[in-house]
Amino acid sequence: MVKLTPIVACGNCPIRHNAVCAECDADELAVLEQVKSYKVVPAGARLAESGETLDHFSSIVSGCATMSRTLEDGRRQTVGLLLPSDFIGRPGRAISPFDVEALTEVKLCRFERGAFEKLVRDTPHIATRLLTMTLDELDAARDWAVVLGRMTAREKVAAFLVSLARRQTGLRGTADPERSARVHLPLSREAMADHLGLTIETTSRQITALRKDGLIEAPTKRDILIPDFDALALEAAEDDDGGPIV
Amino acid sequence: MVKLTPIVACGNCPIRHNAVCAECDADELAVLEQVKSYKVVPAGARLAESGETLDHFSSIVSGCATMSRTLEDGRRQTVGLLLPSDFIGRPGRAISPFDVEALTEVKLCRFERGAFEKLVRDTPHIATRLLTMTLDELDAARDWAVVLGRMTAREKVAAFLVSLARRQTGLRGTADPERSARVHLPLSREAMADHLGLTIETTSRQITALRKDGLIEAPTKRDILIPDFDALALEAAEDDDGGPIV
DNA sequence: ATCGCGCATTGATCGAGATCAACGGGCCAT
DNA sequence: ATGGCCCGTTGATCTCGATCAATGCGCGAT
Repeated sequence: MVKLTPIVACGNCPIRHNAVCAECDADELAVLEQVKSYKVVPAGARLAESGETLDHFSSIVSGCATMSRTLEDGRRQTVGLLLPSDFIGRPGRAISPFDVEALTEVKLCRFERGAFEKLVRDTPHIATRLLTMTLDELDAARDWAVVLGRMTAREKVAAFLVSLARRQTGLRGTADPERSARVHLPLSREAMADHLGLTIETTSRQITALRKDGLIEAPTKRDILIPDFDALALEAAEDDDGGPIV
Repeated sequence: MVKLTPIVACGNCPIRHNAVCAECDADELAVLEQVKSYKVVPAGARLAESGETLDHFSSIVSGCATMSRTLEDGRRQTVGLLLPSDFIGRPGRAISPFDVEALTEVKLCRFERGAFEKLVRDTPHIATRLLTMTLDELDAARDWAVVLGRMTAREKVAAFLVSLARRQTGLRGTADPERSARVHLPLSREAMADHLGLTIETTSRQITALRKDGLIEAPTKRDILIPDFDALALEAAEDDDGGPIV
């Protein structure tokens, strides 16, 4: 089931400067190269299951995955959208508290559990980078709590599109002169709804409403055009200009 | 305004084994003791303001505070409840993304920003402890996202009481033979509502409902008795037994 | 004692989003 | 081509929690 994938040199890796290895120097990368392995998983595959042991840590090299929890009665909430350079797994704990599943085909750069924990201990540049990334994710999770707890359906959808646009394009608020953006949705309507704490129907209706109001265009169901980024951000009840400082 | 407080030796500190200093040895504590200072702030005080610079990091020694964001139109969402041993501030960033305010009188053990960042760099035991704590908070934030996004008002209130009981008593699921618990609420109904993504009225009604159903007793508005802990946990739509693995 | 104030509770009504249901279009298999 | 299936959209109705409003109650100030 594991696709054969040539090992890419860390120096040529697309996530070299954003992943957990971002702060490593040449010597440290050499060590990583000895222990890393690649794995490609198809869309829909389960990368981790809540309550099950995770024997590898991974960075997402390409593709998109979600981290979610499903309650016994079927209600599901996505707690994180994983994009390239995001890290899967928690040093110090073997059991995943969430389900992780691939939305698209995902390429992973993996490290065996024990080996990576040793790396964290011995390589300050990895430990500090991991701390920074974890702090960023914590801020993002808290920002999202505001969306889940206090925003209307329309604001939730707008906030999601804005945050996805920022992550995909690196667009950072008012600094950018080009105020339009194109977003590709790697999620189905159902996955969006699970992330937003809404139903599929409400999500769909809000997309339609934003489209009718001219705030977005939808050339394809999976592609969104944002003609005026600031206007959409305003719709997402953003207090400050420029969004989260991540 | 700063109350005069005698410096307690780290060895006698009530949060010695849970705070950011938990993994430090005697030598490291000696360094901490040279740079730490205490501050006591009254209930209602603002410890940090969203967008403002934080010049100190702090551990909460006693008391209770909230971390929250308020939208322009007044909607507020609490993103974290801070109890003794919790850490305030983020190494590597001066500006607080959230408001932090004291719910009760709070005693803080503080470190000047630059000094602490140097400590994190030079003291592996602090860096690793900080990473562990941040990972724990991240898990907790994600667990809370499930509550905010998918739970009913009744489940939200039950989940909150259960999680507060766990944090206050160290009660850990089925392992404990004593299945009843007493919780003191350091929050007003308004603060609870802001944490749960509800209104004051709905929060109050759900407490009344749980009381009428015999799941809780309320000797005082600020004290909750849980006669059967498991029964309340069940009400909180807990899938597994024992709650979050934190 | 009495007033006033802040907090909590309770009641009545409203509305945003969930639920139930029908339909349409793209895509694959035959 | 045709049928079946998955996904998304749209419509009709219901319901849970928000909103509007009144009352209760503990407590400190005078």
